[in-house]
Amino acid sequence: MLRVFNSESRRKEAFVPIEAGKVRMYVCGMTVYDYCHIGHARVLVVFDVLYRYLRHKGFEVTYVRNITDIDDKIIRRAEEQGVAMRGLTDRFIDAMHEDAARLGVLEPTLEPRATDSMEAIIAMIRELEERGYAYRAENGDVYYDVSRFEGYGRLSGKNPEDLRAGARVEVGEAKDDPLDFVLWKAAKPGEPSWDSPWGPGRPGWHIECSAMSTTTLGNRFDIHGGGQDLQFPHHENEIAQSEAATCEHYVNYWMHNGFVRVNEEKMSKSLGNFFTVRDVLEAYSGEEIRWFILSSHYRSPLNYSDAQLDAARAALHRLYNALEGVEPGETADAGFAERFEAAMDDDLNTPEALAVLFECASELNRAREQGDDARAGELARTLVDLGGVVGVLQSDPADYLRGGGAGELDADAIEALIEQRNRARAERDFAEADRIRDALADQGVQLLDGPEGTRWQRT
RNA sequence: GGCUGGGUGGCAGAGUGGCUAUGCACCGGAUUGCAAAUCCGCGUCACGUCGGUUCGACUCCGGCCCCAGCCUCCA
Repeated sequence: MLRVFNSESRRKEAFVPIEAGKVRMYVCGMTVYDYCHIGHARVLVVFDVLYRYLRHKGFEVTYVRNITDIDDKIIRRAEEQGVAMRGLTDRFIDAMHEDAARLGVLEPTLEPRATDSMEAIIAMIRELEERGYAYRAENGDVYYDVSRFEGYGRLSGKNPEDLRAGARVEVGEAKDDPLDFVLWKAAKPGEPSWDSPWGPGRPGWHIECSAMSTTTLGNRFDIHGGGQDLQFPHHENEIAQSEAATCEHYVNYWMHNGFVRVNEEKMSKSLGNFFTVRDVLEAYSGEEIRWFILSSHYRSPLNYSDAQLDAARAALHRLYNALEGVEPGETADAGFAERFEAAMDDDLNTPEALAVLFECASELNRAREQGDDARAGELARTLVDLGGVVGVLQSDPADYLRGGGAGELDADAIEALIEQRNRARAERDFAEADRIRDALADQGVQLLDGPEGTRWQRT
């Protein structure tokens, strides 16, 4: 039985889908005006793992991950670069898809774009207006009337009165209440806009998620996810909008992943301390980044550092080394699989699940030492299958260990040097043999002498 | 100021009212020409701090200290 931590109740709850055997989940994706950084990678990977695990457990999952492609920052960025907004967002959507693919993230079932959902957005605002939850301000904007919604703050544990007390009021805002938020923004000259009953304009930040989730998954669905920073106000506002518009309970389980930190500080655009996925991919593989992300629990902070990425690299090296040269058998080991699932069932405890993989690899190595091929094959099967549940260890071990290294020595050159070295070894010219080995090591090639000859891998 | 979450061995990082987390690093041994990889062994106060509950607490309760986050755009 899967248990998940529901941010709304702040406790782990047994996961029971609305419709038996089926799961409907929505995750807030990117606002596409720049490249994804490692914080975005964490959302992509964490919910990809949830998606994979739910499917592994036999659920039929409808996974919706939206794209926000209309927003003030996008408009500003397009202006700065002197390009059309759609061109800018298309470009960063492509880049996001490339990054996701390299991180081994499966494509969601649906990936709606806000600008393609304008009808639904306008329809929902009209519904709110009809029900008396929206009002038009003097400046032409349409706002949501928070005071009308009972239970505002229940997701984030905030009290509306406290929020009002500490609220900052921006110049030029025409709200009745500082907690009110914009549903529809009247267009200023030159801005991208859509026609609406309130004149040309664009949707506010939160309404697109309410509209897209409802139109794709229905008024009520199982899981809604996103980064912790979306809990308030974004998700709180989504609840207010959706429940006011549909009169139904919106989401059963809210899941939020923790932040990526750099030197004990949140990685974020505004602090400028972020590393983009593509920059990190210059030095580390997508699988290494994925392992790094999974090596801590999804709700805990994740400290970004080269040492952590190096540790991920070492971990994958160890596991692929265990798998290399072993033909996975037909059946898996039930004991490891059970422990792995118990860990995952416990609110996706990936560090614990990865520990099971390590133990499986140790036992696999022991079986190999003892020449027990059947047992080794069974354990290799286990490792590959369980790895697949979290999206790792799916490469051919030999390719993984010897691949990459573009522009460096190719395999033929390496093997020629190994032959040269082995001739020297046969003549007991160890000085020459070690010279060749050291030269290869300088090129990132490590030699492994065994009874059956010399193997090599890249480090 | 209000509200969250957290402080575990050299590092990373799970977890439990009494029993080995796991990985890396270190040290010793096996293996090796020497290495590497692998195996075996190795942390007897590792659990922020001060009290309390208990036969027994790192694990429960309370105070304190410290860290991060939200309350403003942010995954």
